[in-house]
Parts: sequence; C-alpha cells; structure tokens
Amino acid sequence: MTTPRSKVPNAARRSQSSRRAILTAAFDLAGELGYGRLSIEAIAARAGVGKQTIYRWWPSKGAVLFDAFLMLSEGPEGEAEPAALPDTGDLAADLKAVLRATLTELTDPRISEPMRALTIEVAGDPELAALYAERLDGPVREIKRRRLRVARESGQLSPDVDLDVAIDSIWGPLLNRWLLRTGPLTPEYADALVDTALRGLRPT
Amino acid sequence: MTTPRSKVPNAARRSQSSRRAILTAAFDLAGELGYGRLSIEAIAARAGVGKQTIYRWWPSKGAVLFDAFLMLSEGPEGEAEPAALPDTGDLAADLKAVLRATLTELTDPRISEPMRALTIEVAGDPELAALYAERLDGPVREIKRRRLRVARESGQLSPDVDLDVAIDSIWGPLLNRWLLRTGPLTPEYADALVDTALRGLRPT
Amino acid sequence: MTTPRSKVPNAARRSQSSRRAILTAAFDLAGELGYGRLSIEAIAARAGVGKQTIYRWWPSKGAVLFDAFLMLSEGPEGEAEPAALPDTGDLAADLKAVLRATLTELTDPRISEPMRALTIEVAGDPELAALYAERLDGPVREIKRRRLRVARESGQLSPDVDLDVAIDSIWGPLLNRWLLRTGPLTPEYADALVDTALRGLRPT
Amino acid sequence: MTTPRSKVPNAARRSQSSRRAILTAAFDLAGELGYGRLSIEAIAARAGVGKQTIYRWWPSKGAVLFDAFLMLSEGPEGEAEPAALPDTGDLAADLKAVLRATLTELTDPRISEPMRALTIEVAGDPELAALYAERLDGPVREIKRRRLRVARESGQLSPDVDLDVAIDSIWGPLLNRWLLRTGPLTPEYADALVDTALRGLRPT
DNA sequence: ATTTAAACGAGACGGTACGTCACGTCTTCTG
DNA sequence: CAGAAGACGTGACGTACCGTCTCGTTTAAAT
Repeated sequence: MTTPRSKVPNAARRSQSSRRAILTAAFDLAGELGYGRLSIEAIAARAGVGKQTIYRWWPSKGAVLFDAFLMLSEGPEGEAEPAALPDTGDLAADLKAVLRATLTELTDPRISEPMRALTIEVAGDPELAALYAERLDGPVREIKRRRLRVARESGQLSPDVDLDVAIDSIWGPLLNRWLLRTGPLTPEYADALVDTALRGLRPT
Repeated sequence: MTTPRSKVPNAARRSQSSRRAILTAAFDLAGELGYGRLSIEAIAARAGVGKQTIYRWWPSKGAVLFDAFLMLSEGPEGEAEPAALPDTGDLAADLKAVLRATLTELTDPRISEPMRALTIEVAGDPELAALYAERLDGPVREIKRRRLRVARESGQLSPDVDLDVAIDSIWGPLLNRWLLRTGPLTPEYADALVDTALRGLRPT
Repeated sequence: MTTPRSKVPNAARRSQSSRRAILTAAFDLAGELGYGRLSIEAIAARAGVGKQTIYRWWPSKGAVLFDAFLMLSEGPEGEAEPAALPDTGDLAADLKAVLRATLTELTDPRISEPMRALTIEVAGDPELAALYAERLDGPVREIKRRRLRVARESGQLSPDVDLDVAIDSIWGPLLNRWLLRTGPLTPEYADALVDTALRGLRPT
Repeated sequence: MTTPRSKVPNAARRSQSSRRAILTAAFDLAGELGYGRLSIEAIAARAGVGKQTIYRWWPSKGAVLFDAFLMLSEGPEGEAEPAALPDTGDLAADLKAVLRATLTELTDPRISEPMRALTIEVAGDPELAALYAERLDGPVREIKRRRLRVARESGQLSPDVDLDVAIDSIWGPLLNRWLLRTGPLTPEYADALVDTALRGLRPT
C-alpha cells in the first residue's frame, strides 16, 4: 500500500544526468569558490540546469552538498565503501595510517574545501545535522566502531571503553584543529593523537 | 615611528557607545536568530546605528561577532579574565568541573547560539581564524596550558606530553560533538573524556 | 533575422501588471513628492514590486518617468494620440486654445510636477534626451508641424518659414518660463506669445 | 538697530579664501563631472575644506553653484558686468551677435555643463528659482530690457510691446532647445530666432 | 602682545538610497 | 510532466552622500 502525497515529485521520472551534474557542480564549485561564495544560482548555471530542478529535489544548499558527498562515498558507479578500516593486528599502526590519510585529504583544498563547506552547513542546520549523523557520519562511525570493537575484544582496549567516546577521542581533536585552523596538521600530530588516545583507552 | 596608512579611520574619534551597542546587538541577535538569519542590517537596526559605522570598523560580520566575544571575555568593565583554571591538586576533578561548566554554556542557547555563529564564521574565514587563534583561543589555551604544565611538573602528566596535544585531546572531542551535534552532551560524556585523556597523558 | 544579445531579458515573459504599476507609481510619486524626493526605492515600494524588476527593464529613474509619460500619451488602452491640433481655420485662435490648455496643465501640480521631474531628467541625461526627442517630443512636434504646414500652405505663414523655428518660437518661451519660474503663467501671456510669434511668421 | 539672530554665523570672520576655493571647485567639478555626479562631498574635498564650512554658508548644492556663477558674473576682481548689450543702432545685428555669443558659450562644455547643472537645480528648487530670478536672471534681463526699450522708443519695436514677452520670445526658444537638446544650436538658428521675433515685435 | 571666541579642516555619526546579488517561487515553453 | 530557462517579490549586501555633530587648530577681533 502506497501513501500518496501532494507536491511530491515523481522520483521515477527524475533525470539522473541532471542529478549527477548538480552534485558534481556543487562539489567542484565548493572547492573552487569556498563556502562563502557557493550559491545555488551558480550550481544551477554550472550544471546547466534550471534552479527549480534543484529546489524540487533538495531542501537546501547544504543538502545538495551532502548528497554530493554521499555520491562520492558510494563511489561513482554505486559500488560500496571500503567497508572496513585496516586490521593488521596492530591497532596503533592501523589508526595512524587512517588518520594520516584523512589528514592528507584535509590538506588538499579540492577535497577539504567542499568538506569544510558541508561541515559549516551541518553546523548551522540541525535538520541537515540529523541527516548527516544518520547517513554520512553514521556509516563511517560504524566502520570505526567495528575496528575498535575487535580491538576491545582482543584486549587491546579496556573492556569498559565506550566506543563512541573512543572514536571522539581519536578523531575529534583532529577535526576540531582542522576546522578552526588552531594548529598545524602534521603526521606527527596525528600519531600523537592516536598514541595519547590509545594509552587512555587500553586496559589498566 | 608609525607607518601611516590611507583610509584608516581615526580611532580616537570612535564612538564607544556605538561600539558597545553594536557588539551587544550582534551577540543578542546571534542568540535570538541563529547564524543563518544574522545580518549586518539587523545588527545596525538593533544597535540604532548606521551600517557604515559597522563597515568602518569591522571587515566582516564574523569580525563583529568576534569582538563581541572579546568584549565579553574581557568583562564589561575591562577587568581581566578569570586568569586561571581551578587547581585543587586533583587534576581530573578540576578538568571535569571546567568541562561540565563549558557543557552548561554549550547547552544554553543564549550563549551557545552566538558561539556557534562565531565558530561557523571562523571556520569559513581564514583571516578571522588567525585573529581567533591569536586573541580568543590563544589566551584561553594559555590558561589551560598553565594548569596542565603545573600538573606535568608535579608528575600527574607524563614529562614528554605536548601541552597542545593534551588540550586538543581533552577539549577537541567535546567541541566537535557540540558543533556537529553528533551525540548528546552529558556530564558523563565530559567525565569520560577527561578520564580517557588523562589516562592517556599520565606517566607510564 | 535578429541579433541575439547577452543579458537582455526576455521581453515576452515580462509582467505587464508590474510594468503598469511601476509607471503609475512613478508618475504619481513624482506628482506627490516632487523631483528631489522621487526614488526608485519608493517607486518599487508603491508599485509592490522588487527593485530588480525596475532595474531589469529601465536604465534609469528618468527612463521610468519617460515611459510613464509615453504610456499616458498613448492612452491607457493603447489608443492613438489626439492626432491633430484643432483647425478651425483661425490659426491664432487655435494656437491660443492649445497654449492655454498647456498652461492649465503646467499649472496643475499633479501633472506639472511629474512633467518637471521628467524635464529635469531629460536635461541632465543626453541619452534620455535622445529618446525624449524621438519618442515624446517628436510625435508632438510632428502634430504641431502638420498644423503649421497647413497654415503655411494656406498663406497664413510665410512660405519660407522653418517649421521647427516656428514651433520653438511659439512654445519655447512658455516652457522656459514655466521650467525656471521666471514669470507668471497667465492666459494673456500665452496669447501674447502666439500673437508675437505669428506676426513674426506671417508673410510680409 | 540690528536684529540679532541665533545660529547666524559671523560673516565678518568668514574666510574669503575658503569661499573662493569652494565656488571654484563647484564650478569646475560641475564642468568635469556633470550635474549627476556633483556632490558637496566632492566640492569640499576639491576645495580642501570641511563640509561644515559649506553647510554654514549655503543652504544647498544649488546655492553654491548659484554663487559660483554670481562670482563669475561679477568678475573675479569684483568689477561690474558689461552693463549693456551692444547698441550699433541695428537691433537685429546686435541681437544676433549676442545670441551667437551665448550660443558659443552653450556649446563649450566647460561653461555649458556648470550652467546646465545650475539650471537643473533652479528648475527643481523654487527657493533657488526665486534667488535666481532676483540675482542672476534679473540683472541680465534688465540689461536686455534696457536695449529693447531703446529700440522701442526709437520705433524699431511696436510701442505696445511687453518687454518681458519680447525677451522671452528671443531667448526662450534658444534656452529651451539647449536645455532639452531638441535640436542643433547653429548660428543660423540664432539668426532665424532673432528675425522671427523682431518681425513679430516691430510696429505694424 | 595676549587672550578668546569664532570659523575652520577633518571626519565620525545616524540615515537614505543606490545598484547588485542570491534567495525561493512562479510561469512558460520544450523534449 | 520533468526539466531549462528565467522573471518575479524579497531582502541583504557593501557604497556613496546626505546633513549634523564633535573634535582640535588656526586666526582675527577685543582686550
């Protein structure tokens, strides 16, 4: 049984080429112009699309950006994500590798600027934040949780560790320093964060 | 010898009453309207001030907000800051008290909304970020550093702890969760962060 | 074959109701406020229209006023103009009637103030002056020319009279006195101008 | 007995150098920028004068321009005006010479643009118009009147000619065509106006 | 010659209007 | 009927001037 709504566009007729053009344009423009100068008008123009086509399918500029990241995270061909953090048995080494990779992305403006734009939108829009928590942060966090749970079960982490506290302790400082530019993003910094956090989380 | 510049307004003639009215209006409006709806037009109207008076003295909306926080942090009467974190000898207890207090502020929209607005502006504007790092985050960070240095010297922290890494490890996760709303802000969360971080930072 | 331009708005989509509201508001406000206080902001507000809708279709405040007069001169229903000056055979009487009627208009602030505003704009803007000469003054002048040509052919005016000099000689003094308020506008003045000019233009 | 007023500045202390600088700047800027771009701000800057010095002594921008012309018409050294129109006994020739000279001025932008600016201000400001009629147009008109009165008394003009109607008939068309740019300003045009008007004014 | 009150230059101020940009809605036409 | 195109009402932007109002600083008359 379907629940018919008014004003809901028929998703079946949706143009996939327009959708992709919009998301690509949004991502690229965010990288080129930065958060402040990104406008729906510009996205529509770059994508060769009517503005209404954007407003029909997304509630806000941030939602477009959000979907652009979602598309990327699922891969251009719809393939699934890496699905898991590396697990060599050496938790510290694995996490350092992941954080250093993240740090590389956060240092490349082509990736970091769109990410910053999205982050700002999420920070300023509770509804988008909920979506973000569910669809973008959630899956990534689950992957991290999985890796840490393995480590906890193998005794590398204290059995009473709260996995979300653990995740925040490892990634939170990095994201905060990146977003607010309160310090340099060096590999050593990433390593130090991992070392500190893991020492705090391991069994006594 | 000073280097004279052109077009620099004469700060000696600046109206202090207008300045205060603008900063107060900016802070209050940020709290009432949220980041998205805060406009220079509205600040000028609320402050009973011409727009040019804002543009004469501040380069951006974020800079106004920044000064509003600066004014508050220096106290309305120009008095100095609290100057130091509590030091009862029990580092964990002291930090938990501080983080719980911060958490209370971050939970009160009258404080947290302007702070969110400022944070978003800082995140989107590198120049403002530099100012923020120097004038707002800097002094606060120095106070934190001071407390942690005492703890390090008294052997509560490992002697090779980098104080900035320590500060990020303690406060970073909290600020990140607050800004992106990726989880609830509870006293227990604050305590867990302090415990985890301190365990990671203490001598082996 | 038309030569396509960039940034030219699509006239086919133009809102006729907005156009009419703008022109009416401009004319009325010019009459109520006088030239000095007439602003595009006020016209837009009175017309219930966005400022951009004015800027999209008119290059200047004077051009709006100009179109307002054009609309009036063509009649609200698009009908053609009066088409001809009266011709009773008595040229002097006909011209005196016309000049007295003009004088009545120039004495009524509801008509004369918008006209003054338009005249000032025309005086200050060569581009607008060209438009004025072609579209407003031109047709009226042609009507006057027609009446005077008939008079010339019937021997009431000298055969070598330049019709434009004749028109200027009859109407020029009146418009100049009106615009600069250098003297009273009385029916006797109008009659004297006609008598003087016709005496100067009749065959010797 | 003097009538003391409040707020009336002491003219005795007035700086003549500032006055001259202001009037010169106003005239020159009107010639350089045209009516539309002339601002009191720019006059003050060009004259090296505080804005208040302008507002202290003149009620409006038009009044400054007015005084600039007054200063010029009285000569830089305070000498009186030419005082009289030429009188060779040949009225038509004299008037044609005068009108051709006027036409030369109206064709030179350095003179005509400030004159246009003043005329526009006069047209838009009844108070200034009264001042203009009394102090600028008045004396000039009296000179013209004088020349025409002589002609009337010598029988070159009809005894019942109204001198103001005569003046308007001769100069009005020229000024109107100049101000509204409704036709070319040629010497032939000036001659034709004089011929037509004088034919209309001579005894029957 | 010194005092002193004004006019002065400078320019910050509360405003108004400018002309532009982007918003989100809407309407029209095309594929 | 989704989409492209883009005009519309709205509102904020950042700028230019308005006319008023202090500020010191000349400067010329009255001491």
